[in-house]
Amino acid sequence: MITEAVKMEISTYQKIYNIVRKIPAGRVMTYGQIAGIVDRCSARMVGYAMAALKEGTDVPWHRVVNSRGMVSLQEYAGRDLQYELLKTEGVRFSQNGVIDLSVYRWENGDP
DNA sequence: ATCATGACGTACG
DNA sequence: TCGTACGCCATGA
Repeated sequence: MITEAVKMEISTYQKIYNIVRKIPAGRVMTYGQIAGIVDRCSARMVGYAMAALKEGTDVPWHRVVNSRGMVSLQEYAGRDLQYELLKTEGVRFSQNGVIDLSVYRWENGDP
């Protein structure tokens, strides 16, 4: 029988992915924000979960940015792609390459 | 088991 | 504003 215990056994990674999947196009969430929603999860775990994603994933990883509203770190494979995808979805960047979080931040991942 | 690393965040000087 | 230090804890050597 399907029990609630089954749902409780979803891994932290799956919880993170589940939240990210709910971010609509043209919106973003921060690592710390997701970490705050998922119990016993730190921002690093969110970043690590993103790094563990594969190509064929259905998780919109590009909608996750750091607390400054920028694409994370200096360079990593897919950084430019992240900019492209966000621009395609209508997210506007300032001249500094920063996203205005007060406009584009998505406040809820698991209503 | 320990050590180093990491798509991060906050605190502090 | 910027750099450094530390917390966080999964993952791999």
